Amino acid sequence: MRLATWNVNSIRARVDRIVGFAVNEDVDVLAMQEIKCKPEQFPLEQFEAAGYHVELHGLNQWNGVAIASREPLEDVQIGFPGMPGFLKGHEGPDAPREARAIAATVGGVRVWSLYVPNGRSLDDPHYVYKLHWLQALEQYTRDTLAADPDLPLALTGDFNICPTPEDVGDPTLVEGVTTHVSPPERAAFQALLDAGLADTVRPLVPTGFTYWDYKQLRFPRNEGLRIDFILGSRAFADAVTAAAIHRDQRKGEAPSDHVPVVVDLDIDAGDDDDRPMIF
DNA sequence: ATGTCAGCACGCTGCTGA
Repeated sequence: MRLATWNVNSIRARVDRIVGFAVNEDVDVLAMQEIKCKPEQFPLEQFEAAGYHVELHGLNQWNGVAIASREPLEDVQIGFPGMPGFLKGHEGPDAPREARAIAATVGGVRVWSLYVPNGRSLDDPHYVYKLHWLQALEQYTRDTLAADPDLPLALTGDFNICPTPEDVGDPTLVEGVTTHVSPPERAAFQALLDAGLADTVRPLVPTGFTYWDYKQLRFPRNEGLRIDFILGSRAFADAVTAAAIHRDQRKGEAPSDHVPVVVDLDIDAGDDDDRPMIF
């Protein structure tokens, strides 16, 4: 099974590029973030014509997450237990929850498409919201793996955190001054790993960014960030055989500011082309 | 140069969010 995650920054603005990538790269499951549309606005037909089922969660022009899959998507879940909401500076479990998390099971793998809140600035209510959101995600992960330690669980998406200094190529991001690199954010990311997840891409692709700001010639200067991840439980991580960051998807006409991150899994997703039959 | 995008309100421009 080939699994990819991609913050597409509007599905409607670049659906041809996205479906084309999925087909050309033989992607079985594509988790998307920032689809920026409601369900009735999602270009379903183009995915279906290419052989994909789609499950999505979109409330308005902001955020929005989706999962496309060649095999049917089972046990679809919108948001995770404890996920905080946010509205006009009011944050908490009683505030409306934004469209930032969707999960489905494909080929026995529990896949989450996650769009972690940006945080905006260290003194903004969105920053506290981001940390609470990550804390709830950690708790969900701990509870889920405590109930089923052998579950192949993948948390994929845009985490809006640079876990290490090597993940920061944009000089405007400075520890103590901006989000994405602050010790509490990095601690929140580490807490996800401590909850039983591993970065499944870094061991196979040790360097490289997944995002470059549209402004300031960030891409030509290669002043990017690594903020998009595929985190996997032990059962998931053990099945990963290859990984890639598709830097070329930042090039050309109307790119997203993020590029796809891909892993190959030695788990049967219904394909019959790479698994010997033993009788 | 706060230097680019996307979507929305409506709208031919200005706002919000990233």
